[in-house]
Amino acid sequence: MAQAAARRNGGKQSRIQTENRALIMQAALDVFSTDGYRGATVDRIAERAGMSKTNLLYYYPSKEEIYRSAIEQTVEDWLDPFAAIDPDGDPIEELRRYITIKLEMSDRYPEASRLFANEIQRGAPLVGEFLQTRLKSLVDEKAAVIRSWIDEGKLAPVDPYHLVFTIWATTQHYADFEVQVQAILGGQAKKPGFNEQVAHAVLSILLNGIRPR
Amino acid sequence: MAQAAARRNGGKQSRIQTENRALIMQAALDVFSTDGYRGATVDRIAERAGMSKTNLLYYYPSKEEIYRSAIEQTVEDWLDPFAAIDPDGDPIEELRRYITIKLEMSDRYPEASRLFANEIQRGAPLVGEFLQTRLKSLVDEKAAVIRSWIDEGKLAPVDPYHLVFTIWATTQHYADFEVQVQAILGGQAKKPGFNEQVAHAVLSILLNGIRPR
DNA sequence: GTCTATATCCGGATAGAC
DNA sequence: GTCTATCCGGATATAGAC
Repeated sequence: MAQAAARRNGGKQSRIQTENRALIMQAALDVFSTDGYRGATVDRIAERAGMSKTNLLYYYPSKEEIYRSAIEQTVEDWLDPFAAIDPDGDPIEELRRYITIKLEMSDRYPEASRLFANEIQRGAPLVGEFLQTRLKSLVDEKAAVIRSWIDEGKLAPVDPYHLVFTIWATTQHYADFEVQVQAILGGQAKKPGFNEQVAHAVLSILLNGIRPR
Repeated sequence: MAQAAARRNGGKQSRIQTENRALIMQAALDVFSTDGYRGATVDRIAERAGMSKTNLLYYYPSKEEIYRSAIEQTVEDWLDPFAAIDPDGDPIEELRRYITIKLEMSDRYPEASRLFANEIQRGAPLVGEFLQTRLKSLVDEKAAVIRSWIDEGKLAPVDPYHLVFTIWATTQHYADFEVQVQAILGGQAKKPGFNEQVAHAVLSILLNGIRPR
C-alpha cells in the first residue's frame, strides 16, 4: 500500500506518487471545470491524466475526494492576493495590483476559475460554509479598509462590497466566458499583447470609476 | 398523439399541453442551471415539473431537446435589450438603461443567466455557432456605435468591446454568483431595496469609469 | 503500482396497457 | 395523456491477479 508506505517514511510520497497526483489534479481541473461535478466521470479524468480508472482510484478513494482536493487548492490560491491588499498602501495602486494579479490568474488558470464558478452556481455544496465564514470575514475586513480610504478622500464614494464584486466579476469573466470572448474578438484574443490590452481596458474603466473627482 | 392533434388544429396546443410545456421549461431551467447538461437528469426535471419521467418524454422527445429549447429561449431574451441600444440616444443614458435592464433580468431570471453561463463554460457546444455569427455581428455593430460616441467626445476613450464585456460580467455576476453574494452580504441581500442598491453601486462605478473627464 | 474482471446502480429512452 | 414495466448503456467502486 502506497499510503502505508508514505506513512512509514514520514508522510513523504514517492516521486511517482507525487507526479501522478499532480497529473490527476490537472486532469480533474480540466474535466470538472467543463462538465461540472455531476457531469464529470472518473473515466474521463483518468484518460486525461493518462492512466487507467482503477489506477486513479488507487490514488484518490473516490470521485468526491478528487473534487474536494481540487476545489480546496483553488480556494486557497484565490484568497492569497485578496488578503494581500495593503491598508497602508496607495489605494489606487493597491487595487491596480490586485486587479492585475486576478487577470493574470484568469489567463493562466482558467480551469480553476471555471471550477470555482461551477461550484458556486451549483449552490456551493462544498464551499458554502467557507464562503460564510473565512471569505465573509476577509471581505468584511477589506471592505472596512476601502471605506476608510473613501473617508480619507482617496477614493470616490462607492459601496466597498459592490466594488469587490465588480472586480471579481470583470476579472473572472475572461476565464469563465473565454469561449464567448474568443468568438467575438476572433483571432486577436490569441495574439501576444492581448492580456495587456485586457488589463489596460479593465483598469481604465474600473479605476476611473472609483478615482476621486 | 398530441403533436398530430396540434397539427390538425393549426399548430395550436391544448390548454393542458401549453401548461405542461411551461412547467417543464421552468423545471428544466432550474435543474440544468444548477447541475449542468450532463449532470442534470430527466427524472429530476420531471419531479420538479410535477410529472412522471415518461410523461415528460411525451412532450419532449429527449433530454437534449429540452435543453435546446431552454437555451434558445434564453438566448433570444438576452439579445433584445442589447439590440435596443439606440445610436441616436444619449450615450450615458443608453448604457444606464441597458445596465439597469440586465440587472433586473439577473434578479428575475437568475436560472436563465446560470444556464447560459454553464453552456459557455462547457465550451458552448450548442450556442458556439450563434456566438460566432449573430452575437458577433451584433456586438460589432454596437461597438461601432460606442466608438462613434467616443469620437464625438461623449464617452471616455475605452475599448468598446471590453466595455461590453465589463457590463456583461458585472450584471450577470449577481445571478451567477448569487450564493456567494448572499454569503458575504448576509440578510441584506434579501431585503427590499437591495436591487436599487446594487444598481446604484454598479452604475456609479461603470458610468463614472466611462464618463468623459 | 497497475491491470482485468465484475458487482452494482443509475439514467435515458421505448413498449404497451389504460 | 398518463402510467407500469423494461431494455440497455454507462458510471462508481471493488476484488484479486500480476
